[in-house]
Amino acid sequence: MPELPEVETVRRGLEPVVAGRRIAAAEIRRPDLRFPFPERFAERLVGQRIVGLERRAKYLIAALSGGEDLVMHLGMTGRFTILEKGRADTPGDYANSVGADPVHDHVMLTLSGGARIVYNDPRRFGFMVMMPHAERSAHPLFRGLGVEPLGPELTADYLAARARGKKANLKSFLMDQRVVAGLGNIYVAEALFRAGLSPNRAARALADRRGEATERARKLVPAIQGVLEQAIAARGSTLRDYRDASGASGGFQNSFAVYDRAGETCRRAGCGGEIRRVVHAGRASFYCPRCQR
DNA sequence: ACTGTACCCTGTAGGC
DNA sequence: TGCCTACAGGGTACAG
Repeated sequence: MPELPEVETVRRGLEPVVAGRRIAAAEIRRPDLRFPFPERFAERLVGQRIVGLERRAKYLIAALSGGEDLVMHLGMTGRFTILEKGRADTPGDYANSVGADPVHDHVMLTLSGGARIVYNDPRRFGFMVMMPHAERSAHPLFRGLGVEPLGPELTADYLAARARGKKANLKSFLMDQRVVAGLGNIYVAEALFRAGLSPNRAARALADRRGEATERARKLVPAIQGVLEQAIAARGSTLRDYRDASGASGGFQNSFAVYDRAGETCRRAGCGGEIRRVVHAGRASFYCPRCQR
C-alpha cells in the first residue's frame, strides 16, 4: 500500500499526537506480523517517551527516550489510526466502537494524555523492530538503502553511476530500494511517464559510455521529485486500503497518468495512445507506448 | 553479479 | 448465490 508519499503523510499525521508523549500502555495482540515482534516488546515500550517521529525510505522511526528506535514498516496494508482521548478510553470501549477490527488490530499504544494509536494490518506484511539509535545506520534494514529521492543526493550523476552497464529495465532499477529508497509500483510508473521513458528500457540508458549522465537521467530526477512532491501534497494515493492517521483517503489517485489505467487513453493532449500493462519482476507496470520510449 | 520466480498473508473483484 | 482464480501501494529467499 504505502510508498513514500503515503508513509510521509502518516508520519505528519502521527507526529503531533505522539511527539513528547510517554507510552503509558502497550497491547500486543498477536506474536508476530511479518516477523515476530521484539522480545518483551510491550515491556520495553511502556514508560518510554517518544522523542520524535522520522521517516527514512518507507520506514517510520520513533526515537524513544531510552536510546532505542522503534522502526515500523507498513507493508502492503498496514495502517495507523489515532483515537483521540474520549473516543475510546479503554480497550473495552474501543472493541465496541465503530471501526474496531479485532481480527486485524494488532498493536494498540496508549499515550500519556489519553490518545491511543492502533496499528491494523490485514495481510501482515508490515513489521516492527527495535534497535539502538546509534546502530540504526549499520543495521541490515538500513545499511544498503539508497538515497532519499527528495534529498540532495538524488542527482542525474548518481543515477548514471548506479545504472552504468545495467541491462535490467528501468522499472526494476527504480523499484530497487538500494538505488532510490521509497519509490514503489505507483510512483515508478508515474515518474517514468513524466520523464518520457519506457519502463522496458535498459537502465544503462541513464549513462553514456563514459559513465556520464544522459539527458534521460537528467529528466528522470525532476520527474521523480515532482511526482512525489505532488503526491505528498495530495496526501498520498488510495487504491483500496490506504488511509492516513486520521482515517482519510489520499487524493493523488485522481491524478494518475498511467497507473492502473490499462486500456484507457493517454491523458497527454493530442497523444491518443492507449495505456499498456506489462509485467516486470512479477509486478504490473503501466505506460504509454507513444509518450514513453 | 545479475535476473526471474515463488512466497509470505488476507481480502476483494470478476468470470462462470 | 457460490466457487475459483487472479491480483493487490512490499520485500526477501532462492534457483538458474
